Amino acid sequence: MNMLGEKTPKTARGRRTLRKILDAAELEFGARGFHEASVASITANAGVAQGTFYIYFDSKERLFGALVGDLGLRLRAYLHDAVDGADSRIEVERRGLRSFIEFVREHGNLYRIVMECQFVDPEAFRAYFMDFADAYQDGLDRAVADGEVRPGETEGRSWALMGISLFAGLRYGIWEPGRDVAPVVDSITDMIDRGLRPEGRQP
Amino acid sequence: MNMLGEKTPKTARGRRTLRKILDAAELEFGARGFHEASVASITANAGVAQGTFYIYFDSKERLFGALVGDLGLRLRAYLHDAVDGADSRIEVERRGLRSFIEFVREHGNLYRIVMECQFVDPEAFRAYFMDFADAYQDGLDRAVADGEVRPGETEGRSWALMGISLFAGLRYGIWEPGRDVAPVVDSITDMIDRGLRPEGRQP
DNA sequence: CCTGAACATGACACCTGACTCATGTTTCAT
DNA sequence: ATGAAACATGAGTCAGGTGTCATGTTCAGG
Repeated sequence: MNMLGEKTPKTARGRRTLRKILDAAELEFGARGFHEASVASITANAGVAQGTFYIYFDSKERLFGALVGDLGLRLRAYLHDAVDGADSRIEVERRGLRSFIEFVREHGNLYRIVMECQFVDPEAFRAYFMDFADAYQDGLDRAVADGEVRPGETEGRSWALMGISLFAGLRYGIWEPGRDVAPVVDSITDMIDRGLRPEGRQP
Repeated sequence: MNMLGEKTPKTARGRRTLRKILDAAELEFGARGFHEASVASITANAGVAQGTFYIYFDSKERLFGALVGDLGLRLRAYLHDAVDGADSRIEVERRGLRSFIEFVREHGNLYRIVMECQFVDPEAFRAYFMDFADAYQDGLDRAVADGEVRPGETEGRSWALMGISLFAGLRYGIWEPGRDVAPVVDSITDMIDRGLRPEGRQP
């Protein structure tokens, strides 16, 4: 068992099989939610036998936790790319918010899986966000050091900013995926900009 | 069936029984989550027979949806009281945020039930937040009209502000309920204040 | 090529828990 | 008082699902 909660395969065949299970699980969990999804259906879609599942995971719950870890890495990579090259902190916020909504639109099932994890494997969920928040806070602290953000408590700010993205993702990514988000992103980014920028500084 | 999804009782006895079921369900769902909770356990704790449950609800899912409706009303009442008498919009935001964290600390199971509803009865969840957001936006629009908030798009702002409270509730209400939230509330409120206040206005 | 370890199979044992129903009791308007 | 509607019972039905296991097959190093 590795840190993702699955048994690490030792052969190429094993790695292929594990991947097939993870991919099928992502679809199944995303579409039907944790308790509607069944191991039988996941293995059927993956094209393997039921028993094979238990070579790689101890239980359905463990698979779910492993998926959350996997998806977390993918989301972070996506956001990292999206934000790369931004020339100011506020540009980081703007791109981060927009990209997150885009990510949710393209991968709604990943969003749902991560959120549902709160009720399936609360510890994995907590670890995921605590980790994410640390990274966020580091970024904010650096921006403070660079004089781009007004000094002050940054932990609470980080959680507030994550909450904004998460909820905007729900509203405009899941519930109204067709809507043009540019005005909303501008409006929210403007609010964040004014909320964070140093005293007496104009855009 | 009324709008809450339960059959409205026609006698005093019926109303008492329904209340007992709702109360027991709140405890059970809050403590164990939707799929760990069982109708058998809820009815046992309520002191009624299993079959009685189905006089009032079509299914376990429907009960869950009904609870969310019920709890929504209680949260709104709580926040309304907490915010009553605030003499400025920013004071409304400050008290709202602080009270929400307090509410989550005192009624963690209600918070969990509402959030889990997203995966049990998505339509009830959506209705709940769309409704809440409308009220929030009305409040913001009024503040704009009163010159307390900078004019601009208010729908996205509302969702951003709700997201902040929700996430702060998770972080400081559920995960670290012992923490003194005053500094965090001040920090976040300050950010919101600067984010919303009219051009060139000082606190 | 050979052999042990890794991987795969799928029928099935076993259990949980939602929901039903035939029967009985309470309420309350008339 | 009385009867019809409302409410209550709880043992039993049944579907659906997780996890097991005895038996095969494939892989990789020697």
